[in-house]
Amino acid sequence: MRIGEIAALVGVTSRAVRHYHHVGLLPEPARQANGYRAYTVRDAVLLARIRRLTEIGLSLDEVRDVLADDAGRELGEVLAELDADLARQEREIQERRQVLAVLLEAPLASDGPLSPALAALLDHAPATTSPAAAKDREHLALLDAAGDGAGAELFAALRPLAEHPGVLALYERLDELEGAGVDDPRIAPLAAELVAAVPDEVLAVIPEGEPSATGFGRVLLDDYPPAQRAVVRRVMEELAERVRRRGTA
Amino acid sequence: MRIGEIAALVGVTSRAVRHYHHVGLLPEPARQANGYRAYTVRDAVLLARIRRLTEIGLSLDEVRDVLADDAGRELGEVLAELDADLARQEREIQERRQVLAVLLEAPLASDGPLSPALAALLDHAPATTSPAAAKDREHLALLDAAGDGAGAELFAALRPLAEHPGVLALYERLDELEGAGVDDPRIAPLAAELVAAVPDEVLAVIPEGEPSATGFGRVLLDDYPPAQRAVVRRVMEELAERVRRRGTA
DNA sequence: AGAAACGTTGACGCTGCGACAAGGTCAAGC
DNA sequence: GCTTGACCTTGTCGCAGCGTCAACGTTTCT
Repeated sequence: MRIGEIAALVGVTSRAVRHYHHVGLLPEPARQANGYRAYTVRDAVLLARIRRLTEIGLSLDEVRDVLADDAGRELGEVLAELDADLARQEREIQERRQVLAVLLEAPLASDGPLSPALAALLDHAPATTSPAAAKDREHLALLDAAGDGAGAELFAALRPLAEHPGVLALYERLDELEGAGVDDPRIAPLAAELVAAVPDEVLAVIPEGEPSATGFGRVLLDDYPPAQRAVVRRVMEELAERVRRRGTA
Repeated sequence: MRIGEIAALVGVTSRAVRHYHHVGLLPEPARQANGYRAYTVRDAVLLARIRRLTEIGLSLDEVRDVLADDAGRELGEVLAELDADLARQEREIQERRQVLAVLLEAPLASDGPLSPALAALLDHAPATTSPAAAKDREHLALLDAAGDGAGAELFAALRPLAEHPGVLALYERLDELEGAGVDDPRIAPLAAELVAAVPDEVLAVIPEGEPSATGFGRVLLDDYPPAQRAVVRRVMEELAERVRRRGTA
């Protein structure tokens, strides 16, 4: 038999057969005078075993192991392990499909999929074109994806703020500070009102520590022009102070 | 932010971030004087979107597509497609686990896993150390894995032959011909008796056509020494003749 | 005799990074 | 000032299991 024949007989490609030779799964057969590989039935039987094993889902390394010690013992071991692996994969797929089902259900925000907690929050926030509000949403989305699952409670706690009737006005006042200087007189009162608007529940989920020390706090500040940054910094500092008082109370 | 910071913030590795630059998913940010990449919050937001999308299971190409037209339309499309793909994978895994369950149930023959049909046949065949019988089993295993599912009916049809009380004696007579010449007088009668022992059901599942013309027939013959080969060839020819008569009857 | 259909070796491609190598940069401690 | 350690830089190989050229020789059909 030549390579194409044995491949067709067993039901694999010639390329696969050569690959098996290359990785040492199937011994190279003798050659004919013209250099073609000359296969015997024994090769075909071996190749067929390889095919059955790979079809079941064994890796080539595992196939090699199983063929090596031809006691049937190892095979059962490998198969059990494989089944456990498949079971794990099946669970993973099911979990991912669960996530997908939730995402397909939701109205799909334009800036990508969000966690259900954040989606619920944004769903209750008023529609607006305020740049500051947009920036805020980006920051929340960033926190959402930041990995640590700490966002969910925060988003729930922010719900009253989103529904606060005066929140839009506050955003607009922040917008007005875009080109202002750091000594603008509107900074202090706006910061104070923002702090006052933050629900008490939020304080409970803010971890203690200097906010600007964590990468996240510094990074958020860098995203604002000077006057707005001054406002946000004041708010962060004030909230941190209240968190500290919470800790000592 | 430097690369390690943005990576930690979003929850990926620095290597992954560089990879996203390399494949054009994330634009290269400006550099600091020392050559370090200087990331902004906007980069972090984008990176976070990428992370969410890849976590869901999108390939980097799909992520690129979704980010490209930032209408939410494409996203839903891709997600639906992804879900369909996952559903397909889930079915495949379940099917493979079914197969595995059957295999783990069975006693696991030493020469690898067999189809249930062949396993049943061998289970009913008598135990023997005859080389000819062993060869026969190898050939059946080869046919089993040959891809075309035509083996199952044949194995079922061979069941009476396996249980035939005289089958062992026939195998032993074939063994005795191992070193004999092609003109040995025992060839003709053995071939005749073998043909007579083949159940009629087998004829029904043999495809019409010259057996030595198909790769399989030629290959089987090559596996025998001369005298045995003569026997097997006679049997094959005789069976083919009976198949032809079946076709015209 | 030419074309089609085989065979040969060799090398790159695919996915999503991980893991080196061989450096340069920066902050802290001695 | 010097070392140490933790960062950063670019570039390359590796992974699984072959598919897919490339560039060429062989066999076979017409």
